[in-house]
Amino acid sequence: MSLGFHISAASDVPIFRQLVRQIQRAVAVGQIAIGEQLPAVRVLAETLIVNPNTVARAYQELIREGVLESRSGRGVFVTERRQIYSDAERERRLRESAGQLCHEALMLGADLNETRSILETTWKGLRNEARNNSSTERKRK
Amino acid sequence: MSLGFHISAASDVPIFRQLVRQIQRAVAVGQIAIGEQLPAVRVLAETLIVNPNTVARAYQELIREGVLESRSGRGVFVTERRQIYSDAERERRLRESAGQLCHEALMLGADLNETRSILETTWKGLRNEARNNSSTERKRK
Amino acid sequence: MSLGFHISAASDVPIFRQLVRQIQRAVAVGQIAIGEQLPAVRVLAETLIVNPNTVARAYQELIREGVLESRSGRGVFVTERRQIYSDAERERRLRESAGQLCHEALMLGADLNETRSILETTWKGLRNEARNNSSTERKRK
Amino acid sequence: MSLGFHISAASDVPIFRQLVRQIQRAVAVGQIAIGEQLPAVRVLAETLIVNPNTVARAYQELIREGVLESRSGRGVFVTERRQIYSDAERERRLRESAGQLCHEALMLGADLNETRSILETTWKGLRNEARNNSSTERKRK
DNA sequence: GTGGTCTAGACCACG
DNA sequence: GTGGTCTAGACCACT
Repeated sequence: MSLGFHISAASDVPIFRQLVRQIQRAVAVGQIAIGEQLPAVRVLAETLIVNPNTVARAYQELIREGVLESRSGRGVFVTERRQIYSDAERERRLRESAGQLCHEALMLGADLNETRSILETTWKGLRNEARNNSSTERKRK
Repeated sequence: MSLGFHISAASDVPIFRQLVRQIQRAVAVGQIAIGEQLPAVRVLAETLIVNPNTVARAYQELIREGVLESRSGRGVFVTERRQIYSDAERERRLRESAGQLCHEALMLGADLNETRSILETTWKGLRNEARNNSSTERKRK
Repeated sequence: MSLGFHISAASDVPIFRQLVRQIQRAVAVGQIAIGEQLPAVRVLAETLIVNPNTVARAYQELIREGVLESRSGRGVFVTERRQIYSDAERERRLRESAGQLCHEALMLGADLNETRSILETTWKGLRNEARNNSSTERKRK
Repeated sequence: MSLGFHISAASDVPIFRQLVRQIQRAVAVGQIAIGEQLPAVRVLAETLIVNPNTVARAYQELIREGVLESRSGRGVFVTERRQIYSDAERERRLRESAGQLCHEALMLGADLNETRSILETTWKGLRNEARNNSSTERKRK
């Protein structure tokens, strides 16, 4: 199974964090189902051509977050989806991210219209990316 | 006048970067007017209880960005606003920030409507902050 | 490969800035190819006999300019060339440099013809430098 | 006599150096004749609203360069024009300045045509500035 | 007094 | 091993 993960060596964001985000997203959009098993650390490390420690760290992080769980001796699995954050925390996080976008927009002299428009196109870009991945999955089966 | 800067040593975002953002914000919002002088490096370092080099680095960053200017032997001042980035670079940066917001929203199960709505309220919050500051200034006179 | 960097402690131009210019030049001229890794901060600091912080500062400056990029834990690399400045900013900077040349010419009693002629020969000197470097590369292969 | 000097407080180039350059230029274009006396330090300091030390330092610099001479008790005068630099030194300096302009142009992706064109317009800007000053002088007389 | 630069040495995150 | 950040303390140029 290709999960369509793609790590960019030419990025300043740490590899393990890129991986964390992509697994989070794959789970969120249902590309990896609840209960499904993830590739073994060494396998994924070889596929992505990264250090096994890096993959292990990403898995660790996600286990801590409750997205994955390790069943000893059998591997790492996607846990049942649960609401980790309270409504308040959820909103706090969204506001935090939105605040950063607003800050950047303010710095660059963008108005609300432009900012909203960029948000929308970026959003649609993400949805298409997700759709393409699932259709790839469908064809493979 | 206290500029109300507040740095958190516990945060994972570097002190000098926290300072950069707060100064950017203060300038954008009119809390520090164009042409106005910023606190001396050593003074600000003392009030924030950080190393003078750290403050100097934040000032440097903002000078390179064209937000501040250094007048030798006299201090650091707010410059007239100017657009230094190309359209391409500007869009690259906006997309980057928008992408992060989208990711966070996806992780938290928010849809486009909710995300856009949060963006809008956050945006208006910023605008009010600006308005309040200018009215504060007016009262002082 | 020695990159042939040379810093002069006696010069009134700061060490980190001397370094910035030489790296800019080396990249522009193709002496360091896109994607290539630069010497480690500590290594370059040792060979140039300067403080690692000074080298790091030069790298930082170039990262902000978009010439280099830092890949966490792995080193600093040359990025693909991109235009980050607006047309206005670009022209502002060119006029600034041109103004200095004109001033110097005026001081030395040179007329426009002589100045323009010197500009052209200097320019061609740079182009040859670039050409020679790429041919050196070709020979290596 | 207004010499048309203008110092910009909002510049990162030191005031005394701005003054040095403007006096150099005024002498070079004949706005101040050989043998003519310059304003007393205190007078010029008051006119420009700068520290007398700053003016004194500029005069000092120019005396060292041989542009001005101090006649004890009577003031500071423009010296007979003489060739300070050898031809070799003169060319070295021009090449140095031209090299800096070429470097900046290279960094900003400008070609020779654009660079030459900017040189020419900047040059003409300077000539006009000089002409306007002398005509002002003529009217005053 | 102002900022700018440099050194030295330390600690952290990443791979 | 890599770079990133921070502190401490020094010296310099400018006003």
